[in-house]
Amino acid sequence: MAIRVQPLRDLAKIQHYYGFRYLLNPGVHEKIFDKLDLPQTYQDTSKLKVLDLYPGPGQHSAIFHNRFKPLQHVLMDARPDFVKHLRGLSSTQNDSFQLYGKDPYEWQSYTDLIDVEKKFVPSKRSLDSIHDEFLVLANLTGMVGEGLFMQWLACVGNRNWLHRFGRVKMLVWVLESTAMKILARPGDQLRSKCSVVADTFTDTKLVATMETKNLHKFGQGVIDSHKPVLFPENDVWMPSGKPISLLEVNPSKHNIDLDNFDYVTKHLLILRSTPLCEAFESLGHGGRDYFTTVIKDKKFLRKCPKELTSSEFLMITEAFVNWPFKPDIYMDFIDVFQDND
Amino acid sequence: MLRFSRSCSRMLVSKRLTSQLRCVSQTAFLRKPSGNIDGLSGATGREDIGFLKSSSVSMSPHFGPFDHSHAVVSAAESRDIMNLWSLLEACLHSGYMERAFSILKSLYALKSHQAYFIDDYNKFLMKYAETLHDIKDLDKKLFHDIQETFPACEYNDKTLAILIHHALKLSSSAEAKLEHCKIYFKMAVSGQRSILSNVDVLTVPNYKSLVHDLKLVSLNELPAAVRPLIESGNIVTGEMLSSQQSSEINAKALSHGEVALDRNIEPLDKDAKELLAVDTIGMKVVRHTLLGLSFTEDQKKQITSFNFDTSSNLLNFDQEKESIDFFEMFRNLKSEEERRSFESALDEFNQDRQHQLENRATDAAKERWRHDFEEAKSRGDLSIQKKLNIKLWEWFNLMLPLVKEEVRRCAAVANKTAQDTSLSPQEKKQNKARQEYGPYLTLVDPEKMCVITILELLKLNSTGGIIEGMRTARAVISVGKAIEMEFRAEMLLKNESHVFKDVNKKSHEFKLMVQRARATFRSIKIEESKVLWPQEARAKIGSILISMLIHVAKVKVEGVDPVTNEKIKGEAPAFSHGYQYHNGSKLGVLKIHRSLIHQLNGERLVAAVQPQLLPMLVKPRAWNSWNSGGYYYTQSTLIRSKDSPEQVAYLKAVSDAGAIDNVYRGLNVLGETPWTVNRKMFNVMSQVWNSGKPFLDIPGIQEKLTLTPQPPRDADPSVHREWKLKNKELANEFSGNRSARCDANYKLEIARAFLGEKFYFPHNLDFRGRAYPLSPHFNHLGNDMSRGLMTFWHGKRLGSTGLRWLKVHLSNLFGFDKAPLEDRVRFAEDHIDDIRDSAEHPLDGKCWWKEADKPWQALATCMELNEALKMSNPDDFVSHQPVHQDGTCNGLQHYAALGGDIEGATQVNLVPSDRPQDVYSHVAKLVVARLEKAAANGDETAALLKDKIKRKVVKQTVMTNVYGVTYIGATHQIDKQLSTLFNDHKRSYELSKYLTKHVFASVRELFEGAHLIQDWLGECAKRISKSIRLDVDEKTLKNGNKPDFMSSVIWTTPLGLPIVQPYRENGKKQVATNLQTVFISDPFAINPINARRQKAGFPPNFIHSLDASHMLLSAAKCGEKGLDFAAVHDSYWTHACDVDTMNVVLREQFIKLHEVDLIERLKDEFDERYKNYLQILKIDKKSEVAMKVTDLKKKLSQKLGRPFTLADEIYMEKKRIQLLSSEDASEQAEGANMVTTVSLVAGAGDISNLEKTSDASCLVVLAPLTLPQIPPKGDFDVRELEKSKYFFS
DNA sequence: TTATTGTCTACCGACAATATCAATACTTACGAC
DNA sequence: CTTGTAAGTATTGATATAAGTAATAGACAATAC
Repeated sequence: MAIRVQPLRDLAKIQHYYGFRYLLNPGVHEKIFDKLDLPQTYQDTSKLKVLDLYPGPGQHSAIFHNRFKPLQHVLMDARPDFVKHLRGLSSTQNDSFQLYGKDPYEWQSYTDLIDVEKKFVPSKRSLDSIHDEFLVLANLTGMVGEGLFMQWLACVGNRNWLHRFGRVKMLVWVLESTAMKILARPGDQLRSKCSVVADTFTDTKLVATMETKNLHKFGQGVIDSHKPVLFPENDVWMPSGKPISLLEVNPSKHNIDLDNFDYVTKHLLILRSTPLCEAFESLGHGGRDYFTTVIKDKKFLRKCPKELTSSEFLMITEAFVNWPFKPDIYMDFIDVFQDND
Repeated sequence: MLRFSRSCSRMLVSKRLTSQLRCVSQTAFLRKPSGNIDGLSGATGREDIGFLKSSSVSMSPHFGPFDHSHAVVSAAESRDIMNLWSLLEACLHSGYMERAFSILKSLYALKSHQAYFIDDYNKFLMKYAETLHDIKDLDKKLFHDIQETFPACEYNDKTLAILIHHALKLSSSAEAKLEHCKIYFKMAVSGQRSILSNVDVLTVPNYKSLVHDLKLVSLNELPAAVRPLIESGNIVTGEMLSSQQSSEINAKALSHGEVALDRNIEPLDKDAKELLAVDTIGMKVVRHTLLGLSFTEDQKKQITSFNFDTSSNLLNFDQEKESIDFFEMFRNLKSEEERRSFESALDEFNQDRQHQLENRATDAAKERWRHDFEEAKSRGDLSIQKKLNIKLWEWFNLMLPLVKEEVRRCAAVANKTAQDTSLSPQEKKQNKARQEYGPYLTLVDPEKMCVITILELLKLNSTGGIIEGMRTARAVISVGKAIEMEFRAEMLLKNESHVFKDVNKKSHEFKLMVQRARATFRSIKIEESKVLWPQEARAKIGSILISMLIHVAKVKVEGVDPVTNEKIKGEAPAFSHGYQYHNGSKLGVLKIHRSLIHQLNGERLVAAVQPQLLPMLVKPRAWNSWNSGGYYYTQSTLIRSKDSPEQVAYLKAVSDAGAIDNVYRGLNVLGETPWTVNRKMFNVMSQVWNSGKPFLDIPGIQEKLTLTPQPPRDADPSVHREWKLKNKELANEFSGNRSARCDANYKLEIARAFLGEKFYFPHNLDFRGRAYPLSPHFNHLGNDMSRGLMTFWHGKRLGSTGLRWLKVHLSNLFGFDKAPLEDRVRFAEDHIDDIRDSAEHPLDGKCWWKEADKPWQALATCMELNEALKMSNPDDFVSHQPVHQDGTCNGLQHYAALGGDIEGATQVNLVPSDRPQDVYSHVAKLVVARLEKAAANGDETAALLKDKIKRKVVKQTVMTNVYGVTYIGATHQIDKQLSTLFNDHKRSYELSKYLTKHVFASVRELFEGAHLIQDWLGECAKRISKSIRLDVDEKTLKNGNKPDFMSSVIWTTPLGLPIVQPYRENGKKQVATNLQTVFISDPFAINPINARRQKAGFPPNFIHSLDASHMLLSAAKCGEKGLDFAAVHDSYWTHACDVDTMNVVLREQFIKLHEVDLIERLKDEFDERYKNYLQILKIDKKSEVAMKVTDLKKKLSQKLGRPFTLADEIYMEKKRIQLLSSEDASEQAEGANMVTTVSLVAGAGDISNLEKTSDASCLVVLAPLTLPQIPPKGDFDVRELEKSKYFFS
């Protein structure tokens, strides 16, 4: 039984959007799904389990549900106005479309759902291919969305959280600015640790993005090669706010120690425009000497961190791990000022 | 204070004459400056402890921190001046005369600076003259400069002094000297005496020559301090004494011989008990300075005259075994007479040691390293400590050539000897940078700079929240500052030796006179140095030096090859520059290599306690101006200004007007209280310390930080998070412990260095007038341990009241301080056995003292009491123990006095009572009452809480209530207490929220009047900080309708200290240095104010300014009465026998303070100070005034052809006020006729009834600033206090 | 010009974000008249 | 000699950085509309 797809003007009646923005044009959603070609990954969508995080007004969810008729589709949202709205949407409908009213921000919500209450139990899949029975949808266009997304990426790297079940595809709405950061290529202005991490642990594509005059700020050839669906600002609610984009995140197969990689990229990218041979010194006592001995390629040493590819960072990380005098990467924090009574 | 510019005709006259007489001296006929208008005349007659005079100064029309009549002008210009000054100073000292001259030109171009320009020129001239060989060249130069280059500049008497000095130096014949000097004296601006008063220019031989050889001046024209040096041929023989003073001294010296001791004083062995795990580089340095001074023959004679066996321990560097316990000696002297003469001898001896202490510490450190290094070379026994010193010595030697080379290059750039053409672009850039920092880098001896850099970095280990390192920003600035400090001390010394260079100081008596003269000289010199290096320059040279150290400093390291699992040895830089993130912001970090940390023995190095800032061996220099007082070679300012030029400007103004003498008086009393280390306490503490175990508040030694094992990678993110939090907690605890241990270490080390010494704490004020000792780490403001470690140098016989007070004191220290005095006395008497046991077996007895609230001080008091009680008549015991009298919630006491709350005043003991009141318990009682009432009405929460309310729960909140704690903040505090009772976090927080409401209500109920005052103060602060001043630069108004608010809350304390709240927006900017850019505030930027902080800070700051005044008044009075006095804000200390006297003084002074209606006076002051300021109001659009204003705006808008903005309104009003205050009658009339939006509103009278809040129907108008009505005062009369014995107890 | 969104939350002593790049302001060089 | 333009350089301003938000509630400032 199909879920009711409400038009924008109805959904606009929801009081609070909590600073999130949602694409609310069914046509565009359909276009996006056309482009995504999900059946290629999920040959049998009747076995598909979908976890839908921050579904908000639920238009996206409804369209998805109607189109793919998954085995189970859990909407996780705890924001009162949306919960009220979604409850109306899910209760009258078939029982594969369920609302789970806990806060998707809390890790605990997931353990409750999956391990404690066992209301949604995905299967475990090997790392050889993208998980074919589990899909995550999410909207992270809110205030802390970017931070949460970065943590999710770290989870991809650590293979914990939802990613303990395998290489789980995620379709995530984020702010355009976040998308730009994530998709920045080596040498780009915006090249930063998160894009390196995204490169390393995932294959991420820009599926759709709002039409703005900033499109050119996406990294080299992102628009050309990803050919995102473009939609106008009118299709988005709330009417004001920052532009948004949809990312398709495909975790890749890897076996990398995140902590060391994290340390190396973090520190090198502080000096993003400093030639490596100098930037290495900031990795620890005697870093320059060590790395310039280990890495012979003079030309490489003249490159600067923002120009490096993911695999080059991996190479440096490996060297770092083998450094006898490497610093303690777990001491790399600031001891916040403690107030005494 | 303006000097009239020269007239044209005089110019011609002088030119004509010049041509005739050029042969003698060109400068002779430079125009004579016309007299200058002297400072503001004093205030009116009636008795004034400072307020009247001071406030009239700081509000006089001639004064304004943004005003052109004072040195501080517009922000930009004053910054320019300061930068140029410091650069000028630097260039002069580095000998870059050409550059210096061009800086002079820039200074000359600054209009606001003109009146002061001659001072700068004089500095230049003085240096320039040194390069010359003929006095005529100097003449020529001066003539040319003043006639041509700086025509608006006029010479002064100092200029003449410089000429005279050089005339005497350069002229070959006596005739030539005479001729020149004669002319120069004739040119005097304010007389011969004025010329001669420049003791920093003229040397002693100069004076001598002027008096004796040339007979140009008579003896009594000389400055008093110099006179004795010149008299009767002292210079020649140094032995003949003629003055009254010297014969007195002579008598004293003789009397020394007669002093006999009935008991041998054992020389003590300061190093016998090496403190365990204490790294002593730094303090060894200090000790060497203290001990390692060899006595002069005279001193030796003197000391031996006391029958002490000192001939064998002329202490020096290698022989650091023994020293003298001056305190023990002093204590055992029998007669008053003996003690007096002993003290005077000691004081004199200490003059020299103080000098050494402030000046020689860096050298001493270096020598220590070298010494250990050489010792190791010859012997090879290497303690860890010595190994470190050897390492440091190596670094020093590696670093030195680099520094030297850099200095050379800087010099080359400055002298333009480095050719630009052949350089790479990079080198060019470097040279450009050198041009900026070069002048500063070349001032201090490279060796010293190396030592300072090394010491600073080691000292900063583990600061700023970095576990094995420090923040780069802090490091570079610290090094820069240390260099600057060194430079200042050196400069002072150099100047001093220049002036006194040919003085023969053979005899002891003569030396005394020289000392006296020197002191005068130094005061002048320090007052004169108003220059500080710009923060930027500090950071730059700091970074240069640090990067050089990073480059050379290496340590041996061991590691395991992760591939082969083999142990590998290697070498790595000891310091490494990197970054860390904190909340997404980068932070520059200098990390110290772990292997070096281990060598530091897990403790922060006690290396470089700013040797300049230790307790003083002699009485601090008395405060007599805003920047003169305290240490002898180190400049400190009267108030610790928070980078606020405004504060300084106000302070300067009242200081120059001599309006804050009462502040100085009080402060000087604090500084003149001599202290010594309590040896017995020191012994107990060092024993505890050496065990390395935790004891009371000293944490145990913790070798290194061990983090918990990492959870598996695929564990839930929440597990990872827990792990990270746990680690942070561990790290926090670790560094907390380490810094606590380190702090204790500092204290013990300093105490050890000062064992047996007599020392003083020079004091300073924070911006509200509260006093703090200048020396960090070890002072009486410190924790229980610090306080337990020190005691008064002077002893006083207890007498019966003294004994009683000592007992009360002990009881207080145990926290038993809420009972009547008799009960407290009984408390002590009931524990006589415990006291004896604690005193005699502090560590191996019952340890009763450890149960005290303040255990260390309790122990000290036990010991004191025990000694007293051992005597047949305890009243005869001579006690050194300070006894404290604390105000019961001092802030509330002042509030109660201001608000006239009878109930409140009773609760804080302003009203006589037979037992002391305890506010906290009382509030707790009130809260319980409320809860019970609520519970009776069926409130479950109340029922749950009602029997959980103890004094402790509400104490912090009641206390912080005075500081304006918010509802949420108080909830946190209460939650901290409640969460120990309830396990459930959420629940306890809910309860806390609930409880907080009741606590707030109770406090408000109890101190109704006080709260009204608090609110009133807050409201005033808010209005002031959101007012618009008309006298600022127009450019701040340029952004249309949102002018920046620029006025901070300023008031004058009863003592006359002007207080400027420094809260402004953060004006920090990035500054590039060698290592990284650092984020520092520009001290001259005048930023928009932070209204929130102004408002929140004013009530507590005002109260603090009152309690500070009370303290200083009491100090001065106690000083007058001959008491030894110390204070910790609201805790006043004196000898046990003097407590009663002190208490009377405290009450007297409190009454004196509050007899005036301070709030009313404050309002008057505000009304005067902020008159003509404007405020933004919202009034009813439909009111008559509003309509008029709208009309006017419309009209003006049409006229302008654009919207009439707020800025326009302000500008217009400014015009009007200018016209009104004009001296020209027609202009005045024009102003009176002018109609502005403000005049319309002002004309409408009271418009408070028209004010609307956020209604749509309101109009924003500018109105004259008005302050709310003062709340009604309660009926409490402060004079009742006179008989309240528990006021302070 | 009004709604909403974001910030901050107790005083003082006290102690601190930085790299990079685009855009603007400012200077210099050089050429032409 | 003046002044124009271009090019180059110094200064200023904006932006990203990391990556749990523990928890409250009300005032006030800033920003967007």
